[in-house]
Amino acid sequence: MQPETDEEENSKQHPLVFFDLETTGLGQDCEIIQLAAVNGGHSLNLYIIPRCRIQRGAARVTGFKVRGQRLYLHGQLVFTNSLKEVVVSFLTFLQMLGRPLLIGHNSRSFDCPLLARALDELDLRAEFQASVSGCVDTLPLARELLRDRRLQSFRQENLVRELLGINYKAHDALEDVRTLQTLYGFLQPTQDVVCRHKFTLDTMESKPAVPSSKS
DNA sequence: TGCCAGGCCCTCTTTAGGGCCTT
Repeated sequence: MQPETDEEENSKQHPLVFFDLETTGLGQDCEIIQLAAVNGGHSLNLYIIPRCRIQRGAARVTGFKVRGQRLYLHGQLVFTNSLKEVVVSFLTFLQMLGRPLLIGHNSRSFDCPLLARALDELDLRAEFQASVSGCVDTLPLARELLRDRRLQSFRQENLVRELLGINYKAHDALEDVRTLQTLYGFLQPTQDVVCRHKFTLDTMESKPAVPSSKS
């Protein structure tokens, strides 16, 4: 069987998986606390106890706290898995859908490098690459599609409010991916636009986690 | 108490600087 050309690959309508991470902060040493993904009515929502301290700003916006090796979300104890269990579950979710396109907001700069680091730590990057057809970042996509609307902000929360008229619980990964799916449906990018914004983790540098002296 | 990062994009630009966006 001949491998597909880029043109053949790009013309395909792949299933869409929307994903989001909540983390301990914004720096390169931050760790994943929550991973959520959605495809239509199917969803995945898993939590991890981070090894490093949750930065104050991250705790404030996400509502996560670690107390006595337990993770709390807005004061409620949540069930957690190991990083490996979460990443393997995510891979299984992607594989079940048959090489979907992975979509996230500002994912090129934030979520995907973090995901790449987790995959490298578990030696699963190659398996991930074979499980998706590519990644798309809805931040530059929205900027291109909504160029004429003169929006003040392209933050996901703002786009959802301005375009869908919905105020939602931002900074909960599952809520974020559900609203991103709806937002993407509203934007209705053409296949051409999607291809222009498509990228892979191939060239994405995986920055090693720096042991935190703060924890 | 306040700050802590980094990639992308735009412009008052391109050899830079600053704002946006993610937690």
